[in-house]
Parts: sequence; structure tokens; C-alpha cells
Amino acid sequence: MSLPHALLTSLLERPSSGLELANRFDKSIGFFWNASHQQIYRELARLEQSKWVVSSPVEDGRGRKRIYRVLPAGKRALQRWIEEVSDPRPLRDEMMVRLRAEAVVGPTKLGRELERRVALHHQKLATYRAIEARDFTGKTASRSEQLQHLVLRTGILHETMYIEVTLAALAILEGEPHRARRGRPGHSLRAASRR
Amino acid sequence: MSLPHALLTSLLERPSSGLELANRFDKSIGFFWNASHQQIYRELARLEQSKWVVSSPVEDGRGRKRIYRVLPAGKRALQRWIEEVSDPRPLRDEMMVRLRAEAVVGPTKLGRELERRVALHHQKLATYRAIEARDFTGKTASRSEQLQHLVLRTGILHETMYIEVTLAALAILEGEPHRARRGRPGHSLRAASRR
DNA sequence: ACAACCATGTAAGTAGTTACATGATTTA
DNA sequence: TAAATCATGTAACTACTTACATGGTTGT
Repeated sequence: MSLPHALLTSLLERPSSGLELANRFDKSIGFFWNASHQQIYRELARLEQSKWVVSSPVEDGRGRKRIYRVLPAGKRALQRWIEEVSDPRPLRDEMMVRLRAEAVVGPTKLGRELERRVALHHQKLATYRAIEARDFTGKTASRSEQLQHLVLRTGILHETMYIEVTLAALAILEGEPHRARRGRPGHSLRAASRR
Repeated sequence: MSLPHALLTSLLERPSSGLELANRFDKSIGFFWNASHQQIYRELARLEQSKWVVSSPVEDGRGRKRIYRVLPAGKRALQRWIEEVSDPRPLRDEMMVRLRAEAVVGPTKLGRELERRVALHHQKLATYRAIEARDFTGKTASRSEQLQHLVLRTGILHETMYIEVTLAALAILEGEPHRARRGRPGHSLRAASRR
């Protein structure tokens, strides 16, 4: 149950309305825990019931926009949640199921879809790298900035890995042996955040 | 909606009962799409309604065990599904939400939980490597075997990456600068499947 | 006037989880 | 004969998705 805590985190950084949160989610914490506006409104209502946040209508009268901000009890709840023991969720990767199925009932035209996905992953990668270049170039980063950078780098690593795997799958589907290119660094955590 | 197709794949490899599938899921295709026995029984009933599988009671009378096998229509449906266009699901990573929250309301005792998780990921990694050593050592692999091996290697890569990220997070939490060790190959697809 | 966008919601459905129920067979 | 395991399910619930509804504001 991470959504309420993702919202609390985002609201602590800046008190916002539901729609502002939904938009912000599309390009930060939402990279790792996305949510639609419907989900967000519902969850905000629950958080307010629990007295973890309060909302106030926006002054300028026009419309029914409400700004939510976190109460002390909400902040404490978030801190407790961070330390909670919980097992990692099992993976859920549809493409791996497809590859496994292809191994049994193939060959199919999976290749087309794989190529489409490589392009999508490259797009996402470009987005992440742009954020990294904009927000994390300074030399001396605070603890908080280091953590945020690590989260972003994890996204970069994930996309990089995915592209690599998909290309390997394509090579197998097309019957060519997959060769690792020479002279490239592997994607360690450091290498992955280079351009 | 991958579960029915994961079941079809598994049933094509070997006709089985619900419980056999549930057990098999704990150690193969289920690494990438796990399911509880309740979910599996429900899904098998649906698959039978759709005429994609049929079940027959096991001879030896004792008990109500039923063996399911895939019908031609089921196999065709699986082949069609493999080629379907579908966007990758957005990531859902609770630990990233926690790290992001720690950056805002930390410091907390997240470190303990991170250490616990590193151990869990190492366990999983060991399991994957054991399977790799047992099933994928032969030199000349068929197309099907290559695909299955790639899926397993993706699991290995994923766990490796996760351990790396978690260690980096620990280093930040403890205030030590994170250094990449020298003389290690990065975890490219090839490097990751070495012991 | 009309389109586009801001802002908040309701309704209905699916997937997945958790807890419990039931009976038969095997093992100690 | 008691405990463990095999085998199949039901019930209730939560999270999430998809589609639709509503009204105000801004721009052309």
C-alpha cells in the first residue's frame, strides 16, 4: 500500500491540489508508483478522513479547487511506514511470459512488438537522462539529493537493462547469435548514469 | 492479463492439475508471474469455459484431482496473444517510494530493512543460478532453450541490479560515499550470468 | 459561440490477496 | 489415531482500471 505514502511525500514537498499531484506524478515519484487522477482523489479523501492531511478551498472562488497539506500525524505515519518490514513484491513481467510462451509455441511475429518496446524504453531513458542533467549535476549533493539521484539512476538502470534484454531476445528470434559489443563498459550503477 | 497465458504455456509443456501448476509456478514461469492456488483454480475454470482447455478426472478414483490439457483453440489463442500490441506496465516499486520518502522525512531506520532485503535478493539469485547451472550448461542450445535461458538471465540481472542499488542506498544512509569496486566487470547481460 | 483545458468526481468492472472450508490420503 | 499433506474450492475484500459525468475558466 504505497500510494498514500507516495502522496504524503509529494505533499510534504509542496502542498497541492489533486490535479497538481496527478500531473506531478507523471514525472517524478510517479515513475515508480503511478496513479490516475481518480485513484488520487479517492486516496486524498481517505487521507483526510484519517486526519493525516487537511484540505482548504482555494481563495479565488472560481471553481472548487482544494489544496491539501500534511498534518503532523501524517508525517509521523510516513516515518513509521518507511521502517516497516515487508517482502518485495514478486515480479510481474508480461514480456517474460511472452518470451516463455514463444519458446513453446513459436515462432511468431513477436519481433515487431519487441522493436516497438525498445523504442518506448529509449524514450523513457531519454526523459530520465534529461532530468538527471537538469537536477543532478552539482558536485556536492546533500544526503537527500543523493537519495533522490539514486532513485532516478535506478530508473535509468532499469530501462537500460530492459533494452539490453529486448535486443538479446530479438537476436535469438532472428537466429543470429547475440554478441556483446567490445569496448563498452557494462552498465554498473556508475556507468548507467553516463550519457 | 497474462495469467491465463502463463497457464496455457505451462500446460502445453505438461498437462497438470491445479495444484501441480501452483507448485510448478513457484519455480519457473512463476518467477515472472506468480499466482496463488486460488487464482489458478479460478482461472482454470474460466479457461475451460472458453473451451481453451479440458479437464478429466484422474483414474485412481481417490480424491477429486483433475488433469487439464490445452485444446487446439487454446494454443491458437496463445499464439495470437504473443503478437498482441501492448504497452509495458508502469513500474511499481515500493522501495523506491520509501527511499524518496526517506529523502524528505528522514533519517529513519530504513537501513535495517534494506539489509534484510539484500539477503532476500541474494537468496533468489542463488536459486536462479542453481537452475542455470542445472539446465543451461550445454553448448549448443536450440532456439527454444536460448529463449528460456534469456528469461532466466533476465531474472539474474534483475536481482543483481537490485542488490547493487540497495547497497548504494545503504552507503548513502550511512553517510559513506559509494564507490564502485575496481576490477569487477559491470553486469552486462553476459557478465550477469557468470558465477 | 466553441474548443480546450482545469478540476473534481461517480460507476462498474477486473485482478489479486487473505482468510477460511472441506474432505481424502499418507505418514508417524 | 493424530498430524501432515494433497487437492479443490468459497467468500470477502482491496487496489487498480476504464469509462463516463459535470461544471467552471480561458483562449480564439
